[in-house]
Amino acid sequence: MSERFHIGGLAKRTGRSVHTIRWYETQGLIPRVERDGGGRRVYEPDHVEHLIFLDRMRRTGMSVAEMRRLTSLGLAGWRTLPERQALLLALRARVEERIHELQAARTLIDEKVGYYDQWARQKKRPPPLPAVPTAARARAAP
Amino acid sequence: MSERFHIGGLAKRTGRSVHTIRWYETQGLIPRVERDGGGRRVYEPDHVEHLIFLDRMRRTGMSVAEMRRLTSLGLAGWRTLPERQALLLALRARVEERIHELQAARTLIDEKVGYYDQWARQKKRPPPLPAVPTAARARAAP
DNA sequence: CCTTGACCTTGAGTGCGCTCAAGGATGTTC
DNA sequence: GAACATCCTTGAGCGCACTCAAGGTCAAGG
Repeated sequence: MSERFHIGGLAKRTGRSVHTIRWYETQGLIPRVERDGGGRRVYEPDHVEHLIFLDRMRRTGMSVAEMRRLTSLGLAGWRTLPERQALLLALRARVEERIHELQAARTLIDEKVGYYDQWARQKKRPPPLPAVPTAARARAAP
Repeated sequence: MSERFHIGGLAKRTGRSVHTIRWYETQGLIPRVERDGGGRRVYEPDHVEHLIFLDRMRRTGMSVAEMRRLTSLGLAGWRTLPERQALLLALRARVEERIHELQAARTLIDEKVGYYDQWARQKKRPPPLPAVPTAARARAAP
């Protein structure tokens, strides 16, 4: 059970389109793709892992350029482990920041919805909200 | 102190470029922009509020189309308050989902970094990580 | 006056990440 | 042996959200 498959199989296994997979390859995001007798691309389970991982990173804010870097570092073996870690940790910092930003936005949305509630009940526009969410103000000037 | 200003002033106050502000206007994101004798746009503090709010929503995943909808609903008065709330609550749900996704990604990054650590210490590649972060697996199959 | 700087309009260009079209080859199934 | 799915390459096109270039108008300061 060597478990090798063509591009359609990879597409099915990873949820990406065959177009996207070929495009990823031109972008240097998929290493070591072999061909069969007829010139078709042949993949194995490692490729599935790699693509799923890249996809999760991409949806998390990693650019194609960074995915390319990560992929090529992967090809270069264990000596590049520190750089791969650094790349991931930089992404982690961005993720952390983004989570905070989204949490602040959620607070702002809640305040705006509450403001609209008040407006609807009073049938008159209440005094404007401050532009910055309550929590941020509390943190900034306690 | 009527506090009115031209487009440069609005740009300074909101951190957007004058290009972007004019483009936003063509997209229907800035209502009721008056002109002075010379044809210049004249803004007031309400516009600053509006733009800052839109900007926070945009960075949170709201599209230009949704911002346009919100803006035009705002022009139509209190009768549209329920629809404005619905729009914001839909965005809130997306934000919530995105936060969870980012938190899962953070876990995955941590696992990958830990995996690289192990690899570096052993100088030999450990058995592969599962593609799904630990926390998600724990939730899915307890 | 005349220069300087902020403003105007129209329309084109950019960067990212795909997505698809055209035209053709291969391989499996009946 | 013919139909059909799947694959191939090259190159163009798209959607989003800007961003800028060209060529001008207008108003305040020196």
